[in-house]
Amino acid sequence: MANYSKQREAILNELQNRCDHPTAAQVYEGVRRVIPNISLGTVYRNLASLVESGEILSVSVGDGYEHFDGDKSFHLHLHCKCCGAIIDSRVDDDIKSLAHFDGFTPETSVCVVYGTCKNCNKQ
Amino acid sequence: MANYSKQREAILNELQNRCDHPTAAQVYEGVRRVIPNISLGTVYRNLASLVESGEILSVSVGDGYEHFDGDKSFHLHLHCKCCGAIIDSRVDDDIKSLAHFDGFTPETSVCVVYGTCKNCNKQ
DNA sequence: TAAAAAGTAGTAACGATTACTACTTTCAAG
DNA sequence: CTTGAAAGTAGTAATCGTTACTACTTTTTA
Repeated sequence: MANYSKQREAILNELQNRCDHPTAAQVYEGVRRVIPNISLGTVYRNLASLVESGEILSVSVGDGYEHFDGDKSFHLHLHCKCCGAIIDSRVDDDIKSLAHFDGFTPETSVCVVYGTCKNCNKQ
Repeated sequence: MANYSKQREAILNELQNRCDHPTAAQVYEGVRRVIPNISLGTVYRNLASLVESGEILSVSVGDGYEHFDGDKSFHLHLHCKCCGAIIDSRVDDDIKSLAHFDGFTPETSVCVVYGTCKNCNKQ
């Protein structure tokens, strides 16, 4: 099986067993409890590879860190400008009204859809 | 008037007069045609301040750069994994079907709503 | 008009991420 | 089982977008 290593397995496992949105450094800390001498570079490389293969998602909220999400289902991320929390929110129909979920007060929102554009699809 | 400077004015103007999603370096290049000796640090500082005050939006697509958007209305950003383009798309009702806009093939999507969470609202 | 407050230019420093190298693990064929 | 090429890793050095800092200039207030 291509891409296999116990490090990659542990990284994917770590990400799927937690329901927050850790940074690479936080994934590193978590995986170190299973593989104490794992390298931070290995974590970065495998996270990028897992994003590339679509097994996990990367989330940027503009706090200077890349965050990672093991939950690939479509949902919003409510980002608190005050404490920096990233809160999951399900989407049913009206995206804007649902952003009020659980006392959250929305101010602005940015939605990014990843895929391939018209021109690139032609090639 | 607090926060005023001709540099800040020119940066906001540059961002509102273009309909793409430039990085700080690209804004810097554009503003340099008006204020040739403006400093890159000034561009970064004012962009951060304009985001803070809600006059512009920052957009992260995970390409290693922060992008900025003068259009604050709610819309999607279609990010092509192939050429890196960031394409605007209006939202009418069903967010997922609209992502197919103009030949774009969606794969994954991340939506970030910026605001204040329940706990922070109490304080 | 004068002094405090706020902003800037230019440059140095920071730090999250990436690249690199010698070494180890995986895996398919004999 | 070997075995050897392909792929992955640990550890460290380097990269580069962004931020911090300092002396100077502009703006604002009295």
